[in-house]
Amino acid sequence: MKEDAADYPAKAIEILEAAEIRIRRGGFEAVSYRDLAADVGIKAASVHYHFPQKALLGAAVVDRYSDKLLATLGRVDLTQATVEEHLQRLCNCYRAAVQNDGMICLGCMLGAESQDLPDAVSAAARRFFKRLLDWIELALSDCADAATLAVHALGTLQGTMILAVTLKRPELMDEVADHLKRLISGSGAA
Amino acid sequence: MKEDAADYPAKAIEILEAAEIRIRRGGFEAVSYRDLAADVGIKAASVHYHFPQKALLGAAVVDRYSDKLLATLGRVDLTQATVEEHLQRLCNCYRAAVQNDGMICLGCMLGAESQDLPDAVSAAARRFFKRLLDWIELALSDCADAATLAVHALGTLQGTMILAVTLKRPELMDEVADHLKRLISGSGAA
DNA sequence: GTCTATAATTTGATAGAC
DNA sequence: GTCTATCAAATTATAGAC
Repeated sequence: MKEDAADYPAKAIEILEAAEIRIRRGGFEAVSYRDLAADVGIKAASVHYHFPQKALLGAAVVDRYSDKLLATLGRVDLTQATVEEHLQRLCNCYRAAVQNDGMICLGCMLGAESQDLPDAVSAAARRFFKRLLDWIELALSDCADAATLAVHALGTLQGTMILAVTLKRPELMDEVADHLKRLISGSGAA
Repeated sequence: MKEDAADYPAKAIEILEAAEIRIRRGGFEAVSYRDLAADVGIKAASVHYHFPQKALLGAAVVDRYSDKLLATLGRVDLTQATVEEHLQRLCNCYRAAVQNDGMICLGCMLGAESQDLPDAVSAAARRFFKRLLDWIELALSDCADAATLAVHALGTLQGTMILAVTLKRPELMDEVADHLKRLISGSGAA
């Protein structure tokens, strides 16, 4: 019954969630053990008990985020839902992040910084994008040129998140998502 | 003859260019005065002579980058070039950055981090996006829904840069740019 | 598990000589 | 303009008591 996802004690999960939020707001370098400790009500040295090194903490945050997002998206099943409905799920995740929480995607942030990150963290970011692109490509498998279309769709959502947050115009997510869906629909889907 | 762009002494320009590269690689927090000093062959205290505060240095880097990019794009003149040709100029800039230098756009990086940046820097990032979106919207002014299309186009390029750099697949820039141009052409351009 | 205490390093920034 | 010297603060990380 157990998945391959690591199961952490409650306090470690609090730390992972605090770290996720802080990374998504300011990037990996902007997160400190002291801040995380304050977030979860312990001292910095105690955070090191749960995650001895920052690079390992970062990688754990990404893997947990991957699992959560893929679980929210669900399994791709084109006999149960259309291409458009699958894509809508993805748009909904990112729209909610921007509009409710003012946050961009964790992978987007770490991808931007990836050239300067510890190897364990940039490798986790790469894994995240690969898993997500696989999901999108499968969801678009009825479309012509599904692989490129998947990159286009994910790139558009990631880049638009940055614009929406920077310009403080969360409605951009909806406008571009609508545009994107029209593109997909007109692009060879049965 | 003078533009409103500040003109800096030669060493200050060296610093600005070193800072631009470092920010684009690792983000604003990843840049230190000591590193910049080493880049340009002076000491950290001397960098403070040119740019007393890091936030002001950051804003200056962004404004200089804005001016450079807009100058490269040139004035929009739809009597001299088509919509597609104008858009191609923009794609070329970003493709070159990713494929030759392995770097994403400065605005993309700072936009991602914008929630945690000093106000002067996040404001500069916002200015950058507004100027660039104005240029794109003007270039697309013959298209239906030019404003949304401009956000879509810029978002797609920015997000794809992140994917291309993180996945170490620079060719993604070309593939998605082609896709994007087809979208624009089919989207109501005269 | 959490704490105090501390080490070793790095950071942004200033003062003042040259 | 650049330097040396220095500062105060913050950072990741460890040792050891409880």
